[in-house]
Amino acid sequence: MFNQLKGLLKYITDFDEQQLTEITKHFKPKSVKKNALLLSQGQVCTEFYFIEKGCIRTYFIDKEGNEKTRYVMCNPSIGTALTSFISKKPSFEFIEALEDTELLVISHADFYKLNNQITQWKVFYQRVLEMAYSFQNKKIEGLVTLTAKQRYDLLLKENPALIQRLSNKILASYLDVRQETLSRLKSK
Amino acid sequence: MFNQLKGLLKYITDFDEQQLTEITKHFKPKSVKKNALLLSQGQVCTEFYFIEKGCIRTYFIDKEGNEKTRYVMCNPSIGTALTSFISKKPSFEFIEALEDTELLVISHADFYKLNNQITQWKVFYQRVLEMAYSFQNKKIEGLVTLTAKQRYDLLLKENPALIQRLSNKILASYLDVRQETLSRLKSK
DNA sequence: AGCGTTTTTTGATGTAGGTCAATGCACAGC
DNA sequence: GCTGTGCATTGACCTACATCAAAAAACGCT
Repeated sequence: MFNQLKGLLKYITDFDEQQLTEITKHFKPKSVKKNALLLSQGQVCTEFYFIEKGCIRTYFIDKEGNEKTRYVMCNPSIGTALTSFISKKPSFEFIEALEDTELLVISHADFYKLNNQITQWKVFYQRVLEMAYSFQNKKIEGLVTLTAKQRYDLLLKENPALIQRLSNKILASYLDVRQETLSRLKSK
Repeated sequence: MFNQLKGLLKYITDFDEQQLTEITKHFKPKSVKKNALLLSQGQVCTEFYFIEKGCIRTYFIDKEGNEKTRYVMCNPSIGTALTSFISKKPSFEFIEALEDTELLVISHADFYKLNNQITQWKVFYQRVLEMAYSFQNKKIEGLVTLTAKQRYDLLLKENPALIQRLSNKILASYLDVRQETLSRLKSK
């Protein structure tokens, strides 16, 4: 049951089998239907997710009412609304299932408990933060240097599966263009 | 000599006096003149900085030859070209002194050595990563939800000193507008 | 299968901010 | 103090993308 998760953990940091068993003990299964919210704006994010099957996103809604997708996680991967999870403050972001999704969940409390129980877990968390940082950095680079078309083409090159998997509406909000514009970009 | 640095470290993570002494031992002073580069694109970033006096920035140059400023650090603060520092890969970013600047420098090797020597250092590094992540996140939010004017007004509200301290050229590249546009925004 | 809702596409129009160009200004070097 | 080089300002024009609107297609529910 925890094999996928163990594989991903091992890929990120070299835990031994005993550590993996200890760690995965804290993960509980959870199922969510498509469009269900795992977190609403204003709630404190107290869960960290492994996506076994399916797909979730984090997004927020700006003053004009437009959805802005920050991050999409498809199986197998890990993540959460990191800003709120880190700060324990109410989240600006929503977390939403984009498909019927099977998750493994570790609570904030357990996550930080592991920080003390397993030395390597600190390293794991460092890696998670480093990856999150690098991702954001690349996103900023794209936003300030590329046109909408170039951002689309880049994603098409680097993650074509994502374009297939997401609706135009979600994809547009992820690329930070309007869906009308994305529709036009695609037909070029 | 290390008092400012110790103060900042203590503010971020609660080290005791003995730990602070042990940590600051690894920091070496360094002076740079205005406009000098601490890191060029293509070099691996192997230093982490505390700014005692002065001001530095990280920036990159896009395909059109435009400078894009990612982050500005004024005394007292800490930072580096984090992506390269983390990955040990050649940096996409430059680090440049915006004024004559006094630094305290810890090497990448010593930085990671402290990870093993002082348990609390891992927590410190986590905090640094968390802060860096949150900062990037806020930057993205600004880029995708605010107009140029709104971004300028926000900075004026949250960090007016920075606007005074930076040239229009640097400020423009930090806000991701052309300097002509910034000039017009300021006169409104 | 059929109907309402949501998503996608297409067209016409608007606009924030970029681009190009010219002028004025400030300060670093001699 | 003068001079050159880069910085700031202003104006005219342009373009990528947003906005608004309406039709067409796809999806989900009973």
